Amino acid sequence: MKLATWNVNSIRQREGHVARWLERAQPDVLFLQEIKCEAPAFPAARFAALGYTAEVVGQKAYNGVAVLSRVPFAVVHRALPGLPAEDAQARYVEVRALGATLIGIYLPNGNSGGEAGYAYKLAWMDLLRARAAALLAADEPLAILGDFNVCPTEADLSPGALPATDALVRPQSRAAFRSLLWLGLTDAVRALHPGGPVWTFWDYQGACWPRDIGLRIDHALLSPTLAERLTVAIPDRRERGEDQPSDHVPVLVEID
DNA sequence: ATGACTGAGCATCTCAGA
Repeated sequence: MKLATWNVNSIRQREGHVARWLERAQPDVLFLQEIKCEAPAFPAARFAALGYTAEVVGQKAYNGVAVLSRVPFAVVHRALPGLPAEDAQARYVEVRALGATLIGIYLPNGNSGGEAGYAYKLAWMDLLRARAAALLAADEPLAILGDFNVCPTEADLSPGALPATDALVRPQSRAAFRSLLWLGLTDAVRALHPGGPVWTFWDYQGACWPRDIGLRIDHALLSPTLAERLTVAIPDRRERGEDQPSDHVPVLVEID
């Protein structure tokens, strides 16, 4: 099975990039983040023509996630279980496909809205941990893919790319990420690339791409039975060099 | 000294991203 995640920074700006990448990479399931539109504006027909069915959890202007699948799937949740019903931020989609539960997330950045904004990030991560724990307790094969907005360790950002106070690297963010790993989940990219930089994001500012100043914040976490069959886990750097790119690249995972 | 991101929206600035 081939699974992927990509923060596209507006699907309307990146429709052609995604269509081209689907044809080249041929994932079974692709999770998208920051689509930045509501469902009616999502270019579903373009992807349907390539054999992909879309489920869109949209929101005007900000956030927004979707899943594109060329295999049959059932939608299980369109919001993170445990969040209050009045929370309208579109950041979560959970489906069942290929004999597993597959979750796509756009985890809150946590740098806006002051300490309340950061507390929201941590609360969201704790609910994600609870959801993953429940699925693992039921022996459900599980993959969580998306933009986690966390650099798990100091090896996951270029030196000096972010201040120590940034929400992506604060100790509590990293502790919450580790608590996901402690459930028994495997960080797929790190498992296959234990040393050195494996960036998934390069800021538009400051010539970060030509200088290769990046972050690793887009991740795929796998439950044990999926992790033991992992063969490929790699960000596709080529996409960052295309015209009008997203600031994130797709991350592709293959499981035998 | 020079030049310094991108996208959306009740838009020509503000917010958010990371």
